Amino acid sequence: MPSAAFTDNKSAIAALFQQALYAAFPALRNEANSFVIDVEKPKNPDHGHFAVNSALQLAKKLGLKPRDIAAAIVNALPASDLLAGTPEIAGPGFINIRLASSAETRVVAAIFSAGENFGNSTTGGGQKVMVEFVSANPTGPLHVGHGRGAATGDTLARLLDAQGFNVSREFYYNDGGAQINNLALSVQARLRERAGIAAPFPEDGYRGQYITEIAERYAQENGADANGDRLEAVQKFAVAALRHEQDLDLKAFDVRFDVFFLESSLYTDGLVEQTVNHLVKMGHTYERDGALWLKSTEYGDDKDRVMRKSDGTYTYFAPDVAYHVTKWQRGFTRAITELGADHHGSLARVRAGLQAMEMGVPSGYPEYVLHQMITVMRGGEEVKISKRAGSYVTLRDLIDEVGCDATRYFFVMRKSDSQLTFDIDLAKSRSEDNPVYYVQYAHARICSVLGLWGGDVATLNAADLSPLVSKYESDILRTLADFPELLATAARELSPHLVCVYLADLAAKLHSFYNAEKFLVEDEKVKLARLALIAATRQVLKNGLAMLGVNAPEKM
RNA sequence: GCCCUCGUAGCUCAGUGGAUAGAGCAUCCCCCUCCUAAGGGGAGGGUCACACGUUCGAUUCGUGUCGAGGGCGCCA
Repeated sequence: MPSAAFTDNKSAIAALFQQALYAAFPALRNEANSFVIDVEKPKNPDHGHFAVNSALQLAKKLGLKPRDIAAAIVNALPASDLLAGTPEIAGPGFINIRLASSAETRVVAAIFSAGENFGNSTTGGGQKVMVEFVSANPTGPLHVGHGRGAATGDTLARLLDAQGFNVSREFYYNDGGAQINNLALSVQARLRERAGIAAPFPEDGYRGQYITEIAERYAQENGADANGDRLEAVQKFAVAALRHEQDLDLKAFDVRFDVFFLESSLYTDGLVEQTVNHLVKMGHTYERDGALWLKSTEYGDDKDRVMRKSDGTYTYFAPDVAYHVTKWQRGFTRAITELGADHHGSLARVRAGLQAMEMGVPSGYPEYVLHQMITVMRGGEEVKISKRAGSYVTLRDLIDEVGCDATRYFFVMRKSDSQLTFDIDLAKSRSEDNPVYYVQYAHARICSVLGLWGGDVATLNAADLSPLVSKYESDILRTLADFPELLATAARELSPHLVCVYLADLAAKLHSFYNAEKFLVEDEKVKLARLALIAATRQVLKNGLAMLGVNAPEKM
């Protein structure tokens, strides 16, 4: 449900000024000269709720001084109950606009009526969009990089969903190829070791403890093949075991998927072959040195790519393209891929491959969000290994040690393109230093105050809000009013970290308010207005945390 | 070599075609007769890597240079 009731303040102001502009400068009415007023929100609160900089932009066109233009616009302004006083002309020619109290407090009523839907919109119009993320190979437990991908992708999906898109979450398994073979050989080697048969461990084998655990279970459940001679069966068992383990990790991280897509199905369904044949038919391939190449340079790739090696097997490129063809054919007119920065090269290739298919896929398909590497720190030192996985830190390690909420928040709070330092000590600390506790604490603190008051929160909906006039109250009102736009921006720019930035800001404003003045004043009218304000704030904190998949605790 | 990302306070990082570039940490000073001090207020700290362009206006956009990280080879 859209919460249009107060976001209209901005467009109403824009309409008002547009009208004034035309009245002051009728020449701008005709189309060749048309000029659209842009209303912006100044970052400095002293500059009012909104600002219009059109006078600066029009100075050259009109051949007048910016301040004179601004004055003419302000003079032509129709009367409106949205405004508190006459807008002020400032600096080189900005027009600073202050909202009337009644306009400013409308957001509270909007929050009460929309509740958990406050901030949502319908701009997506039900368009189908797929968010593909995690897509870890079933060769080991999920590591911290997958965790960052999981948190980022899941938050993106929640954001898009809240904007009215029809979102599907998908996990793509590379369940074939050399690495899976490698996995099977690694388990087999442990089985033989266990049976006392001398055999060298594969050169590039997986050495984590989990391989030994899988071998142990395989031996117990398949007594007849305790030596692991049936490699195919070993492989199937190992992949199933690891997929199961990854599922449990994702569950513990509160991340769910709608579809798990197996790479192997692309082969069994003949889609890899069909895709390659289609590219051959379209004339975008050639044979050289016994291999089949795609002329991907024709589509912006920096070199041509091999699709089928000289030994007749396909490179990963071919199924990757085939997979994305299915995304398009399944009706996903938007597709977003969340992946580690170390895989970004494959995206350019896939895009080129899709273009070569000539099936009407837009050139920017799929969109993507990259995440950079993570450094895990504990006690001032980098943590590099875990017991189970051997060479890397697992997602499970973090969830077990610092909890799901802190892990999710930390993974999303930085721009995903930035390298992230995950400080375990900080994530565990219960102090203002810890951003996730800071925000959750703000929520709990409101619950505590409302509990102390003891009244029915729903009745606050009817409170008279006119006493909300202090700087602190005004700061909070404005921030609350920004929430829908914040969500829209985060979704549009695929930037989940903006949600964290926003929540930290809102929490800080709330704490300032509490500490600046005696909060529970004697005056009943003021008290009720303030309680209504913090109840609304609580709802927004809760809605924001929900986007991150983080709990909003009532007590801490 | 080619491609991608990044370069903002001592540190970790936000942010923006506009007015005095922000937050937290760290340093220093201060604040509990309302709720959770798990908090708040204040001080200091900046050539927004550098140069040139576009613009009324550039930290933001473009080009180049320098620096950091990553990717790319019939690898997966």
